[in-house]
Amino acid sequence: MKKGVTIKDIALKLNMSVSTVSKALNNDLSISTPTKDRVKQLADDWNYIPNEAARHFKLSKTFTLGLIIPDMLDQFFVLAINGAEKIAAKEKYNVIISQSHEDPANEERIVDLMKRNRVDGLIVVITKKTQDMSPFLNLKNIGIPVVFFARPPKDDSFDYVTADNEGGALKATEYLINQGHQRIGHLMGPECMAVSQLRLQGYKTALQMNNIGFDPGLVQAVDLTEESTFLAMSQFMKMPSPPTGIFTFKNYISLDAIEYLKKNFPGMVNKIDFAGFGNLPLFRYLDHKPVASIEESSYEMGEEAARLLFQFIKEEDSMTMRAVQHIQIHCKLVVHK
Amino acid sequence: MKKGVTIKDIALKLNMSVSTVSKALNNDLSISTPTKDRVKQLADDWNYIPNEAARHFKLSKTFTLGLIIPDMLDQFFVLAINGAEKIAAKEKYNVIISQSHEDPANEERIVDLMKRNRVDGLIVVITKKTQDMSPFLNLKNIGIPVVFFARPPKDDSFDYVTADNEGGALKATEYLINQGHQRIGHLMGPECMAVSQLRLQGYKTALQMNNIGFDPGLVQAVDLTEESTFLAMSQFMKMPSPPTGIFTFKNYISLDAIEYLKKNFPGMVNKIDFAGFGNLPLFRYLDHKPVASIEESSYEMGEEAARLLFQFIKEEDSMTMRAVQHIQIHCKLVVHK
DNA sequence: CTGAAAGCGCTTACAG
DNA sequence: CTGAAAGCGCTTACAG
Repeated sequence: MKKGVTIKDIALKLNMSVSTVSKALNNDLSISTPTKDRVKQLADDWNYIPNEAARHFKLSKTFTLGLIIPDMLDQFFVLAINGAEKIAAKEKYNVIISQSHEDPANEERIVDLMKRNRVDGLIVVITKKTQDMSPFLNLKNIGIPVVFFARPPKDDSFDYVTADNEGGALKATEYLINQGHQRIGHLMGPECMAVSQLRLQGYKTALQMNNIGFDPGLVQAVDLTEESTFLAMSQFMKMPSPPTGIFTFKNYISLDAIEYLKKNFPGMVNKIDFAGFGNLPLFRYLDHKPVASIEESSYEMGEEAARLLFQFIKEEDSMTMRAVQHIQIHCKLVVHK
Repeated sequence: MKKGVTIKDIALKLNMSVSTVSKALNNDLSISTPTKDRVKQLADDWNYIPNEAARHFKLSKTFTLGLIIPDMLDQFFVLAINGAEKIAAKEKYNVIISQSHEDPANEERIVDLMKRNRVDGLIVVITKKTQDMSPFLNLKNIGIPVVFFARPPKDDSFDYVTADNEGGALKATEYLINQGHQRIGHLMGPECMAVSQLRLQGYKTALQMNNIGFDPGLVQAVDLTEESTFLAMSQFMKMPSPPTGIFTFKNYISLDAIEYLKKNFPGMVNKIDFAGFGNLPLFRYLDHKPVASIEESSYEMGEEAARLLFQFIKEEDSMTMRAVQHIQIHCKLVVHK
């Protein structure tokens, strides 16, 4: 039995055709109950394991979703994965996850791999550096729908699910204003990312709505590494009048910024308030954390992205044309402590 | 081209046989260079994407490793995944990851799924509750090698890679002793886990070697949830003479224990020292953390597990018998601050 | 160097 | 209700 028992073995033993066995195992209505029972009994006894590779091949469907994310050490993405998996499980779909590690070359390689493996659909968080969308372009042609997630591509012809970036940024900034801060800095994300621009815009709008002048010196772009955040913070701290409140693109940046203060301006740690995107599980262990987070509801976003993808997968079958969808998830402010 | 171009389409266009095209694409030595060039050129022009499902089916090999881990929010496992992926990539293998969420029922379902999908090998971290190893038993029979990881099963007939649990526990406990602690508690892992027993043993040995009597009241088992850690800590704090140093099964437990102190005995936070397994990336953000960690080198352990698995996969092909392997990874002590 | 043929394990119209 | 047959896209001995 090393070779694995097949449908044919069962058919032979029971003096049936393979078609009958196949149908019996798949609960086809045309098969009589006694036959079904006999087949299932033997399949059980012989420990029959269906060969999914054969099934996928035959059906040209893999019942598998591909997920491409930058990094699994970022809890935001893990929560999103869990959300997507939940929806996939409901539809009896598998999920395969791959990490791009923020490298567009990896990303391209992974997309190719997913294509070769004929996933039925793809959920993608592009890398922070992804500019060229061509790897994703021909996916539609070969019938693999893609939903982008969290980081919308610049090109609006793709479907995506994203947070209400501008609204969230506005809320976070306003919270800092309401806490009495007048000089509010912004550690913005990589300038090439669309999300960065949106969050910057929300920040500006908040200032404007509260009659605070915009000071370009109070905006520093970082690339999400610790070094670049340290550098940006050192620029702020060199100013004659450094910010007392800082809105960050992402709270991992807030954490790095706080580390910077701990090391270089320990007296300022409790003097500067941070607020940014992302309410992370690890916060509960921290003594020094952002005063507020924009809850991105990544689990729900993951669910939403998967739901949208399944909608496309199903439409794919029926070959109808459809409009591009951009879903925005509402963000709420969470105050810490 | 919606249907996807196949080898047959290419053969037709070039007036060749499918065998020739297949061999050309696979760089078979018997094919002439001009033929190879023509085939590859057209494959490129037509954007040919090999159907891996068909290949896997034909070759009865999926070039895929299955990884089953309890939870991706635990950075220990993520690092291990990354290590395993690195080795897999070298061998041109894919990795599919699934989370059991510490539920043996999920685990069984996932193993079944992996079997149906005919992964070439499996790396598994069993759940903390897994007692019944039967889901893993027939994997060998159907030719799917398994390597267990981090949490060795009780049954020694399985292959596994694990940390030097006893040695690590000894080191951590001795560090606390050398810091001057005489009353050293142990927050041990679930009693049903083999690792818990090994670490408990290391703790006992350290006490003995340093002539400190063993007090059963200083050992509390937790199930890795916050609640159970809080409960265990409250037991300790009720003692007439609570421990001043605590060796924990896992540093996530230390973090929960420190949270407990912050909430209920803020004066004790700096009075009680913790040391435990696991040096985690998130530590860098913490003000209150364990004084020392046992570095489990999870990335390297992941690599090692994958290496071992590939060894088995290759032997599988040659059908030779082999001895069970238990690999122990040396642990080093990392002092914080 | 190239090609004809068999076959991997399954599903699904179609016929009976 | 059951079965014979075709075929999903590929690879690989084998023959020439």
